[in-house]
Amino acid sequence: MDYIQMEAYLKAVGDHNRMLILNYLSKDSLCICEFTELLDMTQPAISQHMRKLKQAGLVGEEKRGRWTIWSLNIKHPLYPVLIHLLSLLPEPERTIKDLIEEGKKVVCD
Amino acid sequence: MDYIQMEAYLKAVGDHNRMLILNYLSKDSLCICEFTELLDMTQPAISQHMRKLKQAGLVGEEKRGRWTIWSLNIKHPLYPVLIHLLSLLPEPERTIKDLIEEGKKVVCD
DNA sequence: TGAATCTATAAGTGGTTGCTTATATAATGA
DNA sequence: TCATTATATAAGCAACCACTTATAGATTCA
Repeated sequence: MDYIQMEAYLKAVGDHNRMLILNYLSKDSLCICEFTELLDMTQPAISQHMRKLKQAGLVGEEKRGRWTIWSLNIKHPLYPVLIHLLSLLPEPERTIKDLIEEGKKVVCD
Repeated sequence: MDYIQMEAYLKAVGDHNRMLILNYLSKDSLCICEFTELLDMTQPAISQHMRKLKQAGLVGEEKRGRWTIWSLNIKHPLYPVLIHLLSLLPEPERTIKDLIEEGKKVVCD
């Protein structure tokens, strides 16, 4: 890994909203519409964050019906570092559990 | 550590020139004029990078005569993470050893 | 088929970043 | 004292960033 690649990685992780997204993804795979419920952000903003995370190889996507399910790339060479960094951060206010209790968790197929 | 603090940290580290600086500092404390020899960068650019690293708590300074000696803050909570990240990066082309051999290493007092 | 839903992308915008040149401050030493 | 050296800071600038609104593409289902 060279300096430019490391820079790209750290810039992808180094945004508080993307860290929140990664924190959620470390617990479950999620689609954009679920993030709109979790993250007080517009749908395009979330899509753009996902694109940036994907370009850095941190996440992957899988089309499932009309949803795009996003998940952490556990094969990324810095995946262990990411998990460690996320472990230092507090739990997000709004949890995936909240989502389930409100019946807003997407169940595709 | 909250999300904003982590973001500030990752933004401070997430620049290829600052990573180079940190890599050098992980081996030795250095002053600005030594970095101008090591880093194909102007003196103000280096000073500005040091300021940014200092604001994030990654480095500390010590005045010694007309020099300001900069060193890694080994007490930073993410110091072990930093060392690990740096260990993944290649050796800089120009080494501190080169500096010594060229008689450009500063010896203050 | 056509409305509703989910997502991606485009264009525009204000703020930030990393650099430059110019200059100020401070310490050293002839 | 005065030139030299080391450093910090200021102002200016092009590039980039994270967001917004608007819109288009794709899928589902009545």
